[in-house]
Amino acid sequence: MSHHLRDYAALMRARGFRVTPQRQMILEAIDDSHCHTSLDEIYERVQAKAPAVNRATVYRTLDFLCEQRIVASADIGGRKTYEIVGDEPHHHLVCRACGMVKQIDHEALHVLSKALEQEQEFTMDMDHLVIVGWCKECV
Amino acid sequence: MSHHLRDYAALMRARGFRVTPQRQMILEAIDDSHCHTSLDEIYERVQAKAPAVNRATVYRTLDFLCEQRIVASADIGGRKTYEIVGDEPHHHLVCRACGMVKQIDHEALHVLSKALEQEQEFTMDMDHLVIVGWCKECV
DNA sequence: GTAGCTGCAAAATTTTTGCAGGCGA
DNA sequence: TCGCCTGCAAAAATTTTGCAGCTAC
Repeated sequence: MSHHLRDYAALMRARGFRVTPQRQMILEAIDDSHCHTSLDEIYERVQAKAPAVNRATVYRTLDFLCEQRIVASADIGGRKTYEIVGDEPHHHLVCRACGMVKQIDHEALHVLSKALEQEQEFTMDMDHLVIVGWCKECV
Repeated sequence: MSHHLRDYAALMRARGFRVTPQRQMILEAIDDSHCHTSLDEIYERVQAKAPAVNRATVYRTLDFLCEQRIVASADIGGRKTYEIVGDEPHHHLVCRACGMVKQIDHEALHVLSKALEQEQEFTMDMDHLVIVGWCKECV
């Protein structure tokens, strides 16, 4: 288990929740897909290791992890995706044609953020903005 | 019926599709909510006028209108929403707390668009970017 | 030991589909 | 008239829930 996953286990315990094998496997499954993944992919990956794990558990665990802000969900092109919340806030570029997903750090959006703040009195979330468009291969 | 709705009727006919009362009512229902709306809201609004219209028809008609690029769908905070594609490309600010939705025109994102183009070789869609955050009332 | 968590199965909800009949062009 | 489109109902897919038993702590 990687360092930050161990940290999350400690965090859960500290908050008075249990660290079950299911929760660990689901966290690992999300972590394995280094970018982001869907409920189905998570379920399949967990199934491969532990066929007894129920789909309902995946639903409940993902809800739980989102509530705990350990995992974040976002809608990318109509599909609900999940990823582990890291230390680095970042955003996603998604190619409409090939489905490529690329992370960009939030510095790139600093100017936009400032502008919205001043012109619209709106504080944008610095996490999980999904920008849809066309990558260089698909233009 | 407003001008652009009449145009869409003509467009459908020109493309060889039929302009049925259901399609018109559904278009009107989307148009009535001047910003964007959900399938349920559309269904209810149509029901009020014509209780016989089936939910399946709403599903099929929305698919049809999206294919025809007359209507666009976007995921706003996990909810699938629909709106009529206008001449003006625009984006949405969505408040995480109160649900407020505000349109901003794409000029506001011009700088971002340029930057992504140059630094990431990525051409962002100039439509339906959803920016989640906090409005001035909810900060 | 005990309360939180899981597996299971059933229920609830959402979306899709096949088909016969209706109606727009 | 012709065949695209709709209503209906059933099926399929997705998500939620109740409950008994298990297990992390």
